[in-house]
Amino acid sequence: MPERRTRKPPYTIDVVLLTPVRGQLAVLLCRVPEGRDKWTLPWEGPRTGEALDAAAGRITKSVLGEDAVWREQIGAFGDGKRHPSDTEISVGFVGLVPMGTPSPVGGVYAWFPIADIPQLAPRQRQLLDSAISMVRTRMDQSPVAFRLLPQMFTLTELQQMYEFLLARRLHKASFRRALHGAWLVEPTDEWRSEGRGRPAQLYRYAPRKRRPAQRGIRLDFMS
Amino acid sequence: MPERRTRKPPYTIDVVLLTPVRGQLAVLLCRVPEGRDKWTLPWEGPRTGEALDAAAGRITKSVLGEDAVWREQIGAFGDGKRHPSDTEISVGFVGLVPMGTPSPVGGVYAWFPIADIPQLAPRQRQLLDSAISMVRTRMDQSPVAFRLLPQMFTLTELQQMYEFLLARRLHKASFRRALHGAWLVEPTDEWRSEGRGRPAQLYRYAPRKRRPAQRGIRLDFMS
DNA sequence: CGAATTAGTCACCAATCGTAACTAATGTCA
DNA sequence: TGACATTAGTTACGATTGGTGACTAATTCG
Repeated sequence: MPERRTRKPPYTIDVVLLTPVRGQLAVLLCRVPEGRDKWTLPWEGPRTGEALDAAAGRITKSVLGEDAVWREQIGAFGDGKRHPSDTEISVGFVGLVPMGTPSPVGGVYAWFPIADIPQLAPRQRQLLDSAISMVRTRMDQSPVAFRLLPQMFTLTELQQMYEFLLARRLHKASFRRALHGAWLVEPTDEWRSEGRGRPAQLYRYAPRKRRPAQRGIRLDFMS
Repeated sequence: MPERRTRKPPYTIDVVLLTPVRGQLAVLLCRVPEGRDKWTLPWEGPRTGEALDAAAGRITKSVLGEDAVWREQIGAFGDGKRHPSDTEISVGFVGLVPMGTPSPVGGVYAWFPIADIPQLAPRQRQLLDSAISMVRTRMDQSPVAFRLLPQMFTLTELQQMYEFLLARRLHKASFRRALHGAWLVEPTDEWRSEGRGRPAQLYRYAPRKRRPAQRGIRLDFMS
């Protein structure tokens, strides 16, 4: 996106990349070349014949060197709100990046905690808000939290990741019951001693069966 | 969409309009002028300065004379699949239309039951599938079913609408318990006698309080 | 009248949830 | 070494919610 094209693209692809940084969700922003404290989400125009999802992956790789571990389209945003490009619409994507991923050097990119975002173009601000709420709602339908952890992890680490992403405290016993009920994890025979206290067993992500479709208003189907 | 533009638009807005027809969900399609049995979703290019959602409303009105009673964006579709236009992407919308809405005369438009859809361009086929699954998943988060009924309705009618949209049978007692628990409806003092059997009380849609956020894996929050 | 039909409720049991209290295994420090 | 703090993991139990059949209620039809 710092690279400017000679012709205005028909639309842009904007990517919201999120990662945990010091106990907070953080988003990757890029310094706008013109203007001193102006920031933007990573974005680019499409290439011909390229799928939308592939374009989002390409942009992520060009910015971080690696693709995100999970990605989903948020939707198309337009509605007359301003954007760094002059295009009428942008297609937004959210991506999650494992914790500890370094932001590229050069002072052009930086991670901003979501509680402390600098001013963005209105369309991008709207896009970012949708991205965060999409991650939260996808949390229990899609194994998002696992993607941010190493292959093996303790259940306490997993719970902390859930708490982190949901921004809510969870009950230990209930969390484990729900987890085992969903058949998402499998214990290994390794244990990790983390300073003081009893060592924790390590688990790996190993989904066993489809978990039942989630219900909102809780309608009861016939048998 | 039958009207052709002189210049190719940067993208299209495609609208999936759904309504109940004879016990089935049906989608509105438009006959392609060229080609004898080719059909397409209603679509058009954007107008400058027009919000995406407004454009979807405009297209709906231009096709049916009325706007949909509920509408939501599905997302942007591209991924190299073919589309009646030559554009690289389309922004899809789903809309629900009250039952009994006549399809416009002229033989250009027709309602097709979703079990029996003629061949569509691949991108539109994908869009239609997403539209149907979006309606189903939004059912219990958003009061969709009420929009397809008259202002006053019996609980049996409401249950049938849910069963219809979800394509599943529901249990009467549980349905009513869930409904009352969600504080979505309010009884009126009118009754309707529908031939044989006890008359049914009429209800109206009157949401009282926010129903709690739906949970999928059922994590238990701390108090 | 009684049978059929549709509306609406109740009651019971099973499953799940929310929570506190418990056991277990380690490190720390007197 | 032994008491204690600390973290992991389990158990148990009352409360709530869910699934279901059977019940009562009000009407039409013959």
